[in-house]
Amino acid sequence: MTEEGKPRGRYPKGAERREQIVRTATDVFATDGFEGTALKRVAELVGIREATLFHYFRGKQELLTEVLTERDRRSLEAMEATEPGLSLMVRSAARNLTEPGLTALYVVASATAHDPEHASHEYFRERYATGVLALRKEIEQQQVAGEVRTDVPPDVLARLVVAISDGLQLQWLYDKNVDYPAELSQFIEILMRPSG
Amino acid sequence: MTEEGKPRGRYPKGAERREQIVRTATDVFATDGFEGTALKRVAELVGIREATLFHYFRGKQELLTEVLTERDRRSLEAMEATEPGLSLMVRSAARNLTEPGLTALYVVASATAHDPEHASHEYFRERYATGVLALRKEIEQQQVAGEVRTDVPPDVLARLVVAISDGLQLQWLYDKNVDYPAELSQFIEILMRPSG
DNA sequence: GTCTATATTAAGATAGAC
DNA sequence: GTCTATCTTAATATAGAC
Repeated sequence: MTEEGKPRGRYPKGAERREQIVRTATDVFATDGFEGTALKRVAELVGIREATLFHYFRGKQELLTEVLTERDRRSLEAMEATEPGLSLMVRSAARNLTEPGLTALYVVASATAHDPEHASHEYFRERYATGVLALRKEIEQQQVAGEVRTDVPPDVLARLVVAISDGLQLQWLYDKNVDYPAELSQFIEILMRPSG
Repeated sequence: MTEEGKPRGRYPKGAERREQIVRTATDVFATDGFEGTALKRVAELVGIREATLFHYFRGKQELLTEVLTERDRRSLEAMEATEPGLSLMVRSAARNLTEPGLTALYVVASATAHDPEHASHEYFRERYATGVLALRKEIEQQQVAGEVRTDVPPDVLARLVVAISDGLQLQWLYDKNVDYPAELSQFIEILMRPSG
């Protein structure tokens, strides 16, 4: 029907704008929360109009997903890529305590995005699926090596580790005295050890 | 300006209205979610004006808190009051699977209410504090009786149980194949047992 | 240098909070 | 009813492909 030109992809300028918006949004979301953030303010801080921001992101939730994805990417980058997943979780926990705003953002988003209609639903579903799978494989190896108890299936242990991390994060939001990285570590180091 | 009558407490009719509103709101929240619920619809189903509803509850969040509180109360009633807290958590988990709407409502509320300004904040802060304390005492006794491992402090074990419950609930929302009561039970029955 | 996708904006519709 | 925030539309300016 209509003449469709070939897409050329993003111009360098546009790619940089995107990053700029995500970086700024990360700070504002972390400070003011999701609800508390007006995209107009984000646009102003970037130095563009609101409509320009909407050219890059279809909506607030899509921008949020981008913010969370970028955070994941940079977290993995900052830590050794070869580091085992279990110790990485403890280190991520420690890092989370230094970013209370972003941690709260993550907790709220992971809960609200349970609705399949939510823009971030796929992001979290996929994140849990791959995260648990990776941990399961690592735990399986450690079970074979005799470093982890074998009376609980590896996939159950993997889900428990993830559950404890999420659950303790939530408790920490209500009581900052909860030592969330230390208690997660205790589960991994003591409770997962073989009995003998 | 306005004539102020002396407070006479609630009339029986008012008390019933309140219960009626909470019961109806529970169903609508469970079906349509918090955001998706229009208080106007709740009022219509009860057969009152929206303004009348606002006479009983200052806002949507206050009504939500009431819904969650009532659910807690009835859960405790339905189960044996003398039942130990740990097995009660497993039974509550099983019950949650039969009420996915309310469970999702709880998960989202517990996350969003981390903000001290949120109307339900006090409810959840208190709920976690007393819940963990009660579990800690029970676990302490079981440690003395040699039924629970003693190489992890009782308060840490208590927080872990609560964290696992919350965390698995969240994973279950994303993947209904997760057997959340069974895995919670495995933690309590196997991982908390003494090594010998 | 022309062509057209991409970047940007002004103006406004819509919906919700107060 | 007023205000504010999200999102749309339509139109212009700019940048890269050929």
